[in-house]
Amino acid sequence: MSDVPRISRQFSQRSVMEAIVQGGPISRASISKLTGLSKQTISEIVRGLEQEGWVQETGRTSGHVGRTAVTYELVHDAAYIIAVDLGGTKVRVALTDLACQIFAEAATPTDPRGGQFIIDQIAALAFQAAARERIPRKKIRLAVIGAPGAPDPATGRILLAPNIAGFDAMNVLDAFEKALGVAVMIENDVNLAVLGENWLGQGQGIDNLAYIALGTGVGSGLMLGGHLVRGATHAAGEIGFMPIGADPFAAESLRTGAFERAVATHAMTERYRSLTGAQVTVPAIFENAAMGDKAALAVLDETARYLAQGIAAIAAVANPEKVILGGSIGLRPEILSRVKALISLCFPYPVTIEAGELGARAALIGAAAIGLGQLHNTLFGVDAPDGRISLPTAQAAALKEVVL
Amino acid sequence: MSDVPRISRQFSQRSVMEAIVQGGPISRASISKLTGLSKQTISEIVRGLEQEGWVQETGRTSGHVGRTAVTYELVHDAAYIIAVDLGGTKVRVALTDLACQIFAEAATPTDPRGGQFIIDQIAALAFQAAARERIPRKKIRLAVIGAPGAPDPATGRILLAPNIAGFDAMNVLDAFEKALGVAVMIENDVNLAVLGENWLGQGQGIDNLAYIALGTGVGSGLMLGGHLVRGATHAAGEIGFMPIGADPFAAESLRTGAFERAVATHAMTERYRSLTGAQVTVPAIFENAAMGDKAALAVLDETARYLAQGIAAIAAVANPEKVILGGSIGLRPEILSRVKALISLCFPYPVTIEAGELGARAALIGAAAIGLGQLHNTLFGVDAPDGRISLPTAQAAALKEVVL
DNA sequence: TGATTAATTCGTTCTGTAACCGAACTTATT
DNA sequence: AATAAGTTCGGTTACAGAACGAATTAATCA
Repeated sequence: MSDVPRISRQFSQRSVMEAIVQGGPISRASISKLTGLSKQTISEIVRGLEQEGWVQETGRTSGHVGRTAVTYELVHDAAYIIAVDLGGTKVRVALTDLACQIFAEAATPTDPRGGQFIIDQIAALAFQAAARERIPRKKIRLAVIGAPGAPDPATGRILLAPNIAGFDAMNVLDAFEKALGVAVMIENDVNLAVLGENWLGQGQGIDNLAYIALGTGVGSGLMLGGHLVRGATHAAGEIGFMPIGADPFAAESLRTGAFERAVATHAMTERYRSLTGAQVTVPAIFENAAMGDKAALAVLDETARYLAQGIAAIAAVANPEKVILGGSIGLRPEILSRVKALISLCFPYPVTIEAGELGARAALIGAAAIGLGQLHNTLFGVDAPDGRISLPTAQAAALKEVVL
Repeated sequence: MSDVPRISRQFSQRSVMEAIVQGGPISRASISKLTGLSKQTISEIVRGLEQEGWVQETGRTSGHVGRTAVTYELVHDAAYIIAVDLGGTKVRVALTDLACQIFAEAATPTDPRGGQFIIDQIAALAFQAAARERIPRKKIRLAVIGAPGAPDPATGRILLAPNIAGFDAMNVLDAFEKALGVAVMIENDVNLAVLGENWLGQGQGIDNLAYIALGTGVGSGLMLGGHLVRGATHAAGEIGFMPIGADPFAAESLRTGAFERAVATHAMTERYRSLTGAQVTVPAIFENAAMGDKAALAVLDETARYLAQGIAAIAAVANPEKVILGGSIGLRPEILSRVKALISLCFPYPVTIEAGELGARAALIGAAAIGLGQLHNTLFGVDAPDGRISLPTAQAAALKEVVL
């Protein structure tokens, strides 16, 4: 309400930047046509952006009638962000430049000592990567951390994250900002996965999207109407507690949710044990199933049956256009095919179900996406919390190759 | 992207209007303090608004040091909107002025012939009411229709609305616009109910809110992060199809959802019949329960048990701060108390559950809310689809009395 | 007690500036 | 000759900010 000085330029500057980011090398005349702003204004804004070092001349057009045009492009290395996917067993760290190119991805086991050790580990990884790529620290503007649990931006704590030792008691946000020396955003890892798939994966152009990560536990990230859904206490997507599959009124369901006890790793191994007496890992169950083991096949069928019900519940509540499966179990084609067949038997409206395209890196890419969006917002645009930039997909293709 | 001419004034004008709407009679100096805009600018904007007939002088301040100030107020009758709640059995029509005062509420049985007859009926009701209140047609700017089903803004059709005859085949939006002669918005009735409770009822100031309407059928409206959730095909909240309570893989569940078959009217009467052999109505079951009838009490217990599970599912997916119960069954205190007791047994995080405060009029009030927001947006502000105005609550209190 | 002065707030006028637009014009190219 | 790119110039709009007059109450003083 208060303090609204001269916002107009910010708006225009932002759309000019968006045109340049997406249009690759582009002339000022083209920007003018794209944005609807006058040529004169575009020249002014581009001059400003060039002086501040965000864009640069890259060449001239040729081969058409009329005067040649000078083309402008992003200065790719004008700023960098750190993207982190912090899991219970693995940490992934990547650096992204302004043009959405990912450098220097690194993945190592999470420091088992937890707490501050993890934070130092991540900072070390990030700075090593920066040094290797000769990226000066000053150019790193932001870090986005994906982690399990419900990060509370008010207190900087992460709630409901039993997987990571020592995080429940500390102000994780502050600790990261101190260790990294830049602004830090913390977000639930599955939420980032939806963003990642929405940007570069299965969910491109889809505004109503659900991502279900199924592995040791279950979690879901929801994008509705183009916005990430976080819920009142940032616990949206904790679908492990859906009353599906096991008795929700059993005392145990208050600790480990009914749905989680029906579909996650432990459920599958237990189910196999009760059928055969043998205690084997989940990958082994998939292997056995591939060799025709009836018990293993039954386990897959039953797991898929509950998963389909879970998807039906999500679809009934939120009506996503597509549901993307991820996580070590959710990514298996054996599960996907079964769930696809079952969903139409228990839910009347069409829901597309696909496996994630980005695999285990979905959250990391999502972190990059949200970070780039945030960076563009703070640097060039209105500081609206939900102002979305459309990141370029062209360079993104290159990115995929770089990273894989 | 294109066509962004002179948007600044719109922004300022909008916040000035917001200050006047909420601040009641207010001086230009106060508006300046509230908005942060200079006194000079406020004078200019207010002068413009006055010339266009949206605000007017109402008096002067007195009793304090310093010069007296001229106060300005909304011209209440500068514009009106029609709010309609179209149900399977009843139609409610109301007229609202710019100051959010509701006039001339009328409720009559829905024309059983369906289709165009209903539309004509609503138009007649609206125009009668306008005539009675001497409201000139020209001042009616917008109509908001709440109806069961999933209105598709692209085609103007309403899908999934079996309750209302003849609506599946026609372009309802066009028909309404023709009959009423104003712009029309169609929205799901339960979605409007959340908005209503969010504006004036149980959900005031709560950005993450779920509304469950339980009666002949079940439906849910979801507000997450301050935005209404509609889903990909505007079918979000069709929670009747959650795989809870009955076998979701039964063929019947594809027609009438498992959850609906577990909690709605028919489920309760069937349950009572299977226990006693007697076929009675739902109100009778509540009466019998009040008199100690064990079968009736068992029916209530079981219904509440399933309802609690449904709420747990919604809470697990969307994490609302509060869940509001509505509909003929959901509003009963016998159900509320049972569900409140049961929810903490099957869901680990706190969820507040309350009965709706606006009763059967929630959707109508929601229609007024969304219409007023839209009107303020188109008249005074940026035409952003999600630009929310904060409607005044002060006058709203008066409204409640007017309507009841 | 009344008159005078001080303090305070309201609202306007005037000047200045940033951010645009549009037309006219120059320059470069096919 | 036609066309497209880019600049220059003039003009408008939406603001800010300072200065100032107007209106009112509070305090002071004769």
